[in-house]
Amino acid sequence: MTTRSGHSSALDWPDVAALLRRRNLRLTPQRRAVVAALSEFEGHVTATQLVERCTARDPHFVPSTVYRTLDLLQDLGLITHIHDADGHEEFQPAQEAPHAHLICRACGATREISGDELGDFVGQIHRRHHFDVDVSHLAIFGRCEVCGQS
Amino acid sequence: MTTRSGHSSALDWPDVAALLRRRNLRLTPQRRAVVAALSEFEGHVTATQLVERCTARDPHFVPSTVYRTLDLLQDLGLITHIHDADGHEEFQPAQEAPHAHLICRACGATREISGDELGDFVGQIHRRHHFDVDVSHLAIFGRCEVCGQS
DNA sequence: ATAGATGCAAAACCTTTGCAATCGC
DNA sequence: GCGATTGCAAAGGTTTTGCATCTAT
Repeated sequence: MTTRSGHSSALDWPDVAALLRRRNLRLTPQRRAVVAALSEFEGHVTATQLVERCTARDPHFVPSTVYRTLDLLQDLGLITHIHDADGHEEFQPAQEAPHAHLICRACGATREISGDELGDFVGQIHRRHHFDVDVSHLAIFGRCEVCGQS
Repeated sequence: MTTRSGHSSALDWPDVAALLRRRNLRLTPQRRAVVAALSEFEGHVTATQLVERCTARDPHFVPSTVYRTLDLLQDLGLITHIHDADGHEEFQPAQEAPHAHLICRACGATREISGDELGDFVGQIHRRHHFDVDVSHLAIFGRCEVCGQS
């Protein structure tokens, strides 16, 4: 559940290479670029954001490569995705501690809350509905403190 | 919070006409058709589903009319939408009792849970994060009873 | 009559796909 | 060298938009 190396928030670099090799897949400059961009945003990134950043750095970079790489990284279990307020995919490193998101409908601000905080909630849903909540994919919409009054 | 007329699940027909009139907007056959389709599906409908049904009945019906009508109905506060597992919008009558959705990642089954059940959860989030949870838009992903074991 | 709605067609947007050329292993 | 991967270009699907025409009121 925890990463072996020191830093935890970004993608674990060595693991990517290892997992690729194990599957006879290749570590190309483009894949490096996507992983790099992914860890720069450190948190929740849109495919579009990744495309922008990658093409900004290398004009030859094409969107399809980003999408294919994201699919691959998901297959490898290195990233996951949730859907933001507009229904667009947001990607994030999979090895982050489980957490959910509070998303303000008014200003769009997002805030993380730890999975632990949701323990009671998860337990209750399981007890009453026999349903295992996937906390990492929980997007909770509403109004934040700032926008609450207006 | 409750509807005045008897049946509760479908869109409240008279209200639509009243709200439209109040804004000097018009009750066209197309809008009737969208509302009708909306209440037939009774629950969560995709824009695409509505487009299909409406065009099936009237070949002249165009998608843009459905989208424009859905926007309008949301403005009027008659419907709301959430995002399904694929990030696509699903519309539903707004006057339904507040409820959230349990969505199984494995089989796609959705199940409603009443807003009341989430009272503690909502309260806790509010207390700790000063965030007002919009229960009706809460999509809870995970694994249902059936798929949980596999 | 007149403001509001529709139909149509085009565009915008994001994502996927087929295929030849390329490049990591 | 072989097979995976890329770039390109085209297609896909959904949603939006402008505008002339039409219609509910």
